[in-house]
Amino acid sequence: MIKHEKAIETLRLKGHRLTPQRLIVLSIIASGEGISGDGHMGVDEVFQAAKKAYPYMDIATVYRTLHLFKDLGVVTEVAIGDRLHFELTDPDGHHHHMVCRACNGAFNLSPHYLAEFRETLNKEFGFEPDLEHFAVGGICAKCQEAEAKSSGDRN
Amino acid sequence: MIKHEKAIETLRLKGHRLTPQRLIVLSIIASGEGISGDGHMGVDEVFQAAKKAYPYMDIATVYRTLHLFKDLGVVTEVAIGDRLHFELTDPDGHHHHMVCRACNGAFNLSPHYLAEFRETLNKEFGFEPDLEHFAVGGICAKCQEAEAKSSGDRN
DNA sequence: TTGGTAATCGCAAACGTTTGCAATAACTTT
DNA sequence: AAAGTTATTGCAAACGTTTGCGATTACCAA
Repeated sequence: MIKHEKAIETLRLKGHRLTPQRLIVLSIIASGEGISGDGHMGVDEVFQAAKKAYPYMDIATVYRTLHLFKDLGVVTEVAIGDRLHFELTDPDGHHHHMVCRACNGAFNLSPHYLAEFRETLNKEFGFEPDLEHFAVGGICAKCQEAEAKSSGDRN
Repeated sequence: MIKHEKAIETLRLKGHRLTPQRLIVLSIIASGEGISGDGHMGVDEVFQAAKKAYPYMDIATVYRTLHLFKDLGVVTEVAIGDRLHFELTDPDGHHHHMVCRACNGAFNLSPHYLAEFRETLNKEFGFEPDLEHFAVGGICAKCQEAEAKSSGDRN
């Protein structure tokens, strides 16, 4: 798996140390598809996997490592609901956003979501896309629910 | 100050109770300009002001109230850095976003920022706007710093 | 190969925010 | 005006995340 050698090179070039913890986290992010199977992983998912490889791994180290990777552009942070998820940065630099018209929440959207766009958006987020230019307007699961409730329930 | 009677009406119409706590929070958001003087307030700012009006006020109540107001569209949540801020929702529904080209961070941007655009963006966020269509590309303070560091320092 | 030095770690405590729960109080009904 | 119902509150504990700190370890130079 030479997939993330570029990332390791980036670490070295910027003068950061190649610790086992960092390599573990990197390989987990690079290889792991996570529970969702969509290429991104939640912090705790990464943490649990990392502990298997190295039992002393600390959650703080996972956070620090992921943030370092993010600052270096090695991974991309994706907000899923209000939890942080991470994935290897798309080399082409593509990214888009979903913006909920009801709550103004903005979510990063990585490229492979665009492929299976509508279906995955629906399944994963309950997000029904409007499909515009760059920022994708729409309405998120929570707001759909709230809207249905406020028109159906009392008044 | 009849400024937020519309908001109170919204509460009643949706069947929510008009508690003193909610009225206090609402009036603080409506009247208060906060430390920044830009119309939005941090949660703790609201909390401190609310405790002055009603000493038993709890921080959890402030959060619940602000989220209720947000769900009702009465206030708008604005991410400043990674802290939550709130302001009365713009009646015209205008909102924009800043997206950092380095870290992909997305921030809601309320309308009055557009007025004093460049200057306020710079002062408040250190955000240097590129000015595009809807989503405003640019680079945020943290990333500017990181960029300067990585081209100047080691490597 | 060894030793020095600063980055990084694990731990624990703190942060900001959310949630469960029993007590309270706003609203409705009478 | 009083009682009943149920949303809302204050409190406390939990959550996910960040930070301070002393101990460790990756890296560089000798």
